[in-house]
Amino acid sequence: MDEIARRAGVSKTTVYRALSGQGRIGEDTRRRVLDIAEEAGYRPNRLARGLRRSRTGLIGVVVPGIEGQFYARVLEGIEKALQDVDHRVLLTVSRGEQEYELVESLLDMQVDGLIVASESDSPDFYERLLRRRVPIVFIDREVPGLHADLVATDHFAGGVLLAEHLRDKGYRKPAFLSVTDRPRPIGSIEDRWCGFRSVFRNACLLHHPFMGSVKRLLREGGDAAPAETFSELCLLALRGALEPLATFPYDCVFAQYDHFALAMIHLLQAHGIRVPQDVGVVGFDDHDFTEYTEPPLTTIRQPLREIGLQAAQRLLRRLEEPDLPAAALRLPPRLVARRSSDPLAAMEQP
Amino acid sequence: MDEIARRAGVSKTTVYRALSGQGRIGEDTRRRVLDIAEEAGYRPNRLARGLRRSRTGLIGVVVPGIEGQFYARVLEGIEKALQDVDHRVLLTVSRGEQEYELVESLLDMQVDGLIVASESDSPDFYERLLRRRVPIVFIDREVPGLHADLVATDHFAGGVLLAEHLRDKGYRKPAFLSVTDRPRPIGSIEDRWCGFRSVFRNACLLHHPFMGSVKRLLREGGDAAPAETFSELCLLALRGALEPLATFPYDCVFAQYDHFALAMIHLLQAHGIRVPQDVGVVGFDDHDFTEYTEPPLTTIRQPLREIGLQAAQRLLRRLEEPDLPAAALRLPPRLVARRSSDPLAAMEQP
DNA sequence: CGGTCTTGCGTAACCGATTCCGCGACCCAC
DNA sequence: GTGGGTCGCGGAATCGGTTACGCAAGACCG
Repeated sequence: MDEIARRAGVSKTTVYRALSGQGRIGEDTRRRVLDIAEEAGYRPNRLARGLRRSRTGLIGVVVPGIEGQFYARVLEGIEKALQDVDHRVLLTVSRGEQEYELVESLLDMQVDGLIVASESDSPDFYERLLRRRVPIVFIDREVPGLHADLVATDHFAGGVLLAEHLRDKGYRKPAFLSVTDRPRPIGSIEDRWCGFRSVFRNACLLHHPFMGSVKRLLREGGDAAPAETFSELCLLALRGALEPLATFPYDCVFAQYDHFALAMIHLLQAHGIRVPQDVGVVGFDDHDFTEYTEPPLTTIRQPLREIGLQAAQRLLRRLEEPDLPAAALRLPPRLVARRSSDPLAAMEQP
Repeated sequence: MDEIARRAGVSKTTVYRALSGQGRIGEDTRRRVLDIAEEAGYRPNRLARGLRRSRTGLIGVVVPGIEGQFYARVLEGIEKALQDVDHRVLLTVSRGEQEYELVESLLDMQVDGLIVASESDSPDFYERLLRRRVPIVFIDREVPGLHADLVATDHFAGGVLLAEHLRDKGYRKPAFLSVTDRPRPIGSIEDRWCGFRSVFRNACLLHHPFMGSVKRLLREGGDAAPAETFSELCLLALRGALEPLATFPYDCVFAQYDHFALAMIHLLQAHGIRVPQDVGVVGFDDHDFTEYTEPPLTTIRQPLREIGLQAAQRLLRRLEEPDLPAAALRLPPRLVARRSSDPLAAMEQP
């Protein structure tokens, strides 16, 4: 900038005025400076600007992992919304430990705000976060008793949708397969459970903490693991928890993730139990390829990209008006009905 | 920092010496300053540091999209490797247009280096990029004639693996289904084709530009699209290009992405052609759930996370030694053999 | 024609960490 | 005892935009 100023024979301030379009400046001076800047290939240093203005245009994003399609899609939405207003995403993937340290490192970089999808359930984490008074929007996971912005799927509605669907298809003895490794289900699963139960009063909760082992194996394994994908790991975990299956006492299962739903189907079929004729199975997420599985999987499609978009927009809004009251935005999910829960269709099509 | 200095009754320089551990400083002064800083909850401003040092610890990443699992996994690897050395990922998703503008915006933020997976095939883009003399590592896509670091799967080897596999399974009339929307296949697909042909001299290249329409639909659609997933779009595109199929003159097909492989299977089956008995189908990528499809899909697993890790490490190394000669790192893929290319196994298991 | 306002521009401080230079005190050795 | 070296520390410049303040010249008004 000094360079430009010298070449144009004016002061740095004047250069700034020309570049920013702010302040009073003579038309011919402005044009001359602009020409010289253009020719010199001048580009403003965003660090310096951020330092002075204490607005960087950086948004910190914390997600638990982007290998599954879930957060990847949300992230895509976030990035899109931010790119449209010339903001950038500073991405961190929290891998279990030291989540708060990650957040600190983002704040050190002077991010304007945070979008957080945390798997942490330490209240301490959230309290420290909010004490920082940084504009922040949570996604997906609702933290009970936390007064903060949230954008998520309406999981309750999802539970209702699936329950009604299963009921309409004639199922009567539903099981709700919760797979968390927490002492107590996380908010979203809890919501699904409530929605599910509001339709099926007799729903039974199968609660096994095997998600933990999957995640551990996943962390240790990665690409290097001998032939083990996430799907295979889910299968392994399920088998360990549910065997023997000879007497499966339910006629339908709501697995919380498509991965587990497919593992469940596999397991049932291996025991000669037909899906969907004997037992219907539904999942949640609508991953790629669930329409190509055998049988194709009934599931819930979450408005993932939309969650990202809304979260970003909410955050941007909060940057303008810091005193906006906190709000929770619950986006409606959609039922994707396929054969895994349709005994009639399965009869026709062998 | 001034604050700390005042409280400790020393100069800012001394505070810096205590905090950074550099320079000469008395043991007791050091301890005192550290205590005060701790108590005040002092955290260094990374912007200011970056401004002064012209090293920010930021790495710019440009990917064409993270909704598919491909770049998401690579990204996860990148983030992991960088997090380990306290660097951060500045993420941008290029959506067709103005890729170079995105890169410029990253440079404005003073990133230390770039990791780029570009879909662009304008040589101009790459030239401008290299003229900037920023440390840069390309991933996945090889740009012919470009002298720069590259980390990618060994696509040639992948082509060989699949060809040998198909040959061993008894197939003799192979088709190579290229789906690009380019006038000429991109480097990676080209490599696979060469590898494939080095085994199957009589392989036939089916080249249709329908990937373009899929991407366009995808961009327009997003979550909002009426019931259309990426998979469904692929199916649509394929159908348009290959119908009528009554006389499919090949006995096996190498589709370039799992999505298209499954769409192909669907299409074949809809015409009464059995997979794998009449026609074998193999894909590339090993997405989640390809083991649950009917039939389970034979495919190639790319070392995605490893690509990310290696790319990040390569970049970090180049930051230390800017004059390192450019190199291409090709990571070996792995064959995942399943039923979609195994007529014998299919005989046994109806 | 004096006073007030507007225009166009420059000076200097500032954001917060880093770094160059150098000074006084002290130690050691020749 | 004096020259050379080390130790512990401070002053001030610097990175590159941004902003508060002010000044001189001309416009405009009564």
